[in-house]
Amino acid sequence: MSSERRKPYPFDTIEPKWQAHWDTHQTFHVPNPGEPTFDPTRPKFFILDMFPYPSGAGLHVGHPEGYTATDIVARFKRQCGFNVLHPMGWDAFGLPAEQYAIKTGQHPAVTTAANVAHFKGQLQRIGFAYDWQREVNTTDPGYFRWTQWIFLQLYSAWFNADTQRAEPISTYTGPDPDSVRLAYVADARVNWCAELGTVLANEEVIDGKSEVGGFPVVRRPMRQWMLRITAFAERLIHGLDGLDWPDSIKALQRNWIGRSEGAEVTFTSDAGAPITVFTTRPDTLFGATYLVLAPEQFLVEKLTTPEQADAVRAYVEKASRKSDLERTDLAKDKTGVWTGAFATNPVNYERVPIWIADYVLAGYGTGAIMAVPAHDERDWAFAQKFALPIREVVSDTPRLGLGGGSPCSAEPLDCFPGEGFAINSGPLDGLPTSEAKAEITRRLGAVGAGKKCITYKLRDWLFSRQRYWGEPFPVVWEEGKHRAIPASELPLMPPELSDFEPTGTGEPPLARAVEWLTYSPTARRETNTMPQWAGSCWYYLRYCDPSNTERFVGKAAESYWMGGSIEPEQTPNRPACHAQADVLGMAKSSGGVGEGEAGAAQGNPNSMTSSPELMEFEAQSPAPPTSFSSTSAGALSQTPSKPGGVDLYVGGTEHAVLHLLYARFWHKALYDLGHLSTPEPFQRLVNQGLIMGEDGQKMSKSRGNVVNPDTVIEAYGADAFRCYEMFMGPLEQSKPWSMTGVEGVSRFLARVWRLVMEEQQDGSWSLSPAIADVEPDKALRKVVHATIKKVGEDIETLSFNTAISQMMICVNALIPASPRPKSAVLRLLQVLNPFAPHLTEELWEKLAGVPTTLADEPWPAWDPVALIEDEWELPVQVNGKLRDKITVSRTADASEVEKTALLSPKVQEHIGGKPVRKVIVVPGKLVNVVV
RNA sequence: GCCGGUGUGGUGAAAUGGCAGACACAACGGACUUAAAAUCCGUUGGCGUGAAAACGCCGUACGGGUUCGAGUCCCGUCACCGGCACCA
Repeated sequence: MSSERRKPYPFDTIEPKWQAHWDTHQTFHVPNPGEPTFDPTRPKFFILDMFPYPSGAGLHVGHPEGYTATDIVARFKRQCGFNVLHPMGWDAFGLPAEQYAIKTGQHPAVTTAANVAHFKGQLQRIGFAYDWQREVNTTDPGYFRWTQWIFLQLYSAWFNADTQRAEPISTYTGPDPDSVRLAYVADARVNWCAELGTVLANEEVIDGKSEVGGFPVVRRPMRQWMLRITAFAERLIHGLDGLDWPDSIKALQRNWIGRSEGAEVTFTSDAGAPITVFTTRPDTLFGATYLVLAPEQFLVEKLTTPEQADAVRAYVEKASRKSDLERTDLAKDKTGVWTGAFATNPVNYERVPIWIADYVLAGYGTGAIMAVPAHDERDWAFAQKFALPIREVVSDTPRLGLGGGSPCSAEPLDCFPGEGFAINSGPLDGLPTSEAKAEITRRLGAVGAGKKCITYKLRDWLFSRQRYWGEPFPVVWEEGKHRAIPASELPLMPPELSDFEPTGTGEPPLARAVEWLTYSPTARRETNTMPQWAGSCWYYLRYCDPSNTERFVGKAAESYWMGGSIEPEQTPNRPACHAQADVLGMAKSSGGVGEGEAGAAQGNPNSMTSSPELMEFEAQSPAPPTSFSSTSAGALSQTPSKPGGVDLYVGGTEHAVLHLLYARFWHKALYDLGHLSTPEPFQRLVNQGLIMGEDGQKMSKSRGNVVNPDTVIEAYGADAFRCYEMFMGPLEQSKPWSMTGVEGVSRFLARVWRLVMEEQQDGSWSLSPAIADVEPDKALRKVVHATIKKVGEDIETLSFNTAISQMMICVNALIPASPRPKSAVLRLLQVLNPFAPHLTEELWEKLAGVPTTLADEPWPAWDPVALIEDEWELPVQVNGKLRDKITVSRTADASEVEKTALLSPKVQEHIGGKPVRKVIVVPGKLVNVVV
């Protein structure tokens, strides 16, 4: 007995046939401006997928969900007359290939090539309309040559705080260019993962473990390459406003960047050293009863008194041994130690003790805080534990006349972190919190003891990895100084190695390649490699011009595919208070990588301040364009008519603060340096939801609930696979897989097939005799045109599930028709084509009898007249409850409709003789009688 | 704790403030068949009345509100999912 299912229609022969056809005819190739077949009259549409990492496991059903959605849009837009750029490529540097290489000794390039071939085969089986001539691979020297080139752009640029723009390093007039480069070397307490043998970016560490593999991550001081993403913090937040992205992703990015407004306040220690703290509540300054420094804060050693030195040293030592996990997770119990020192509050000249505690983070703000236990939960807990004084300075109700600055003797019973009115605060008394903040900041400014300040949680991007399978840095070291190699030497190939294993010491494996290492008798190559994100930071640009050997992307190609109508990026033009420092303010110029020890923190990391006037201006409104370059009326409008960038980008949420933030950063830097025409890369972003296993659990090998697209395609065909992925539910929602659901969609496609084809005795198929060249009747015509309308609208809004529902309705209406009007069936095939391209091409060929490619046919128009009914069936409510339905002429006016409704016996029954107070008639919708 | 999202039949879901449950899945009944598969037709939110046609009541997490009318808008509560979390 054969276990093979009978195929509901011969998808197994027609799918390869049409895939070969599209390939031979290069149906989905789109030429660039300047090429002979380029049609400049068509508008462009750039539709992008997040390109996959070609793992050995192959595609899972989650990948093609987004890919199918974009494929439908791409095919649709093409049929609507757009030049559609819809490419695919491979994000192929990365750990798994390298770990596999370590296990097997096989070179990562070999396994990567095999995996790419496997992935590509799987994608092609699904029938995606990619322009394969534009395929990119991040490990291709012709590609990573330009990744290295972009690194050199960042290396050779700095961020000018006055212009708020990246500029060539040549415009920098300060003493030490190495201290301001966008790519710089710093000693920092970095995330070191021993298991992976490499350091990781903050974004790659989750709950103290590596995102990849879940291995423990510890802080360790190392000398590393950093990218100065913090310089762009303000613009990265500001730029989100104009983007058509899900609010959740915008919120995630805003949250990650973590902008907060407050003030810097400078206390003076008894020894004379100024101690600057950052606070978001300067209005509580009168309630500051002690200061706290982070254990790593640079002033700790200087401030500590000899009597307390042992205790402080022990505490700092202990804190440094704690992992991040221990410092945060177990941290509800506060610890700390007194330095023995005091500082003076600049507003009331009160002497307050200076403490050290690891609840204060060295990397944020100034690494020092003023503690206001009455109004901060953490300070409250610390003060309780160490019996420090607590003074109430904010009340939830105005208590005027209590003031005078005299400290309240009774300690409050509770911590009140909310806003209210200042009390016990001298000149601030009675002011609401927001006004008190402004007033105290103004007063501090006047005496030079403080100023308004903005800080960010975002840290600079740790950009080097101690791995083999990544882009080598185009940098050499000579006499302890780094310098770029000339762009003409790119691509810089990685050395051939037989041992890819991490050294375990933090020294990268590239250091084993002695010959490669030697650049000149006196210069050695940088041995770190770039992180996997490097290649994906700009791949969308390379798609525009993938084989260009002169430039990372040609100017004409870039401005066509990425261009909009160009407007200056609207960012507040305001200077930073002081130059951004690296993670711990320790970025000193070069030394050998890996040789350095963590120096003492200096300066004031991640802290930017602007003058009060500019801040007020910014708070009111975004800066208007400084000049109008255009004479058109559009220049008066604040929003660009066409923002440009990628028109639609679909992918998962997992890259919210990784790829999507990194790519925006590179894009802005390249934009500033004049290489790009738009300030933002991705105009519209959509996240597809997760596909769960049939058991409703997340798909995973260990649960055994993983669905492989190949087996689905084997049994039901690619078209059924595509349609099911879209029919499951809204694109953005998580939803469980269901094999019976696939079967249902497969039945639908088989019905479409049998609309046109009839099975013979011998099992072969021939054109159904029911098909005839007749006009559809009014009802059928209405369904067909409603379907054309709805499917087109639904594709625009990515509501693919309801588009398919509508086509099912259409098919259900066509099935019983005899004869079946050919024109109606052809329209159906056209609208179904983006969803089920193989089936519809085949039937189109059979039915049209001419050798055309359906994918090339224009999208059909719908006729509004066909949708108009002569009569309407209207529901009639009495007091909002449905009681009857009446049929009225489309042309009947409201009073006629009302009269008809009131004539209904059922309606009369429910009115029950009561006087009718009001009748609401919504034309074409309903009637509501109010009694 | 903070931010974002979600809550509708047995299941996936649909519904510009206007007939809740379209379209499917599953289930049940029927036709075709020697039989099965496939296909086609029908029933299917809950409770109640009725032989039946039909009719009534309830129903979109829960409690309020706005409205002629609320799944949809507003206020509050609960549950679940995702992110951040000693960020001063």
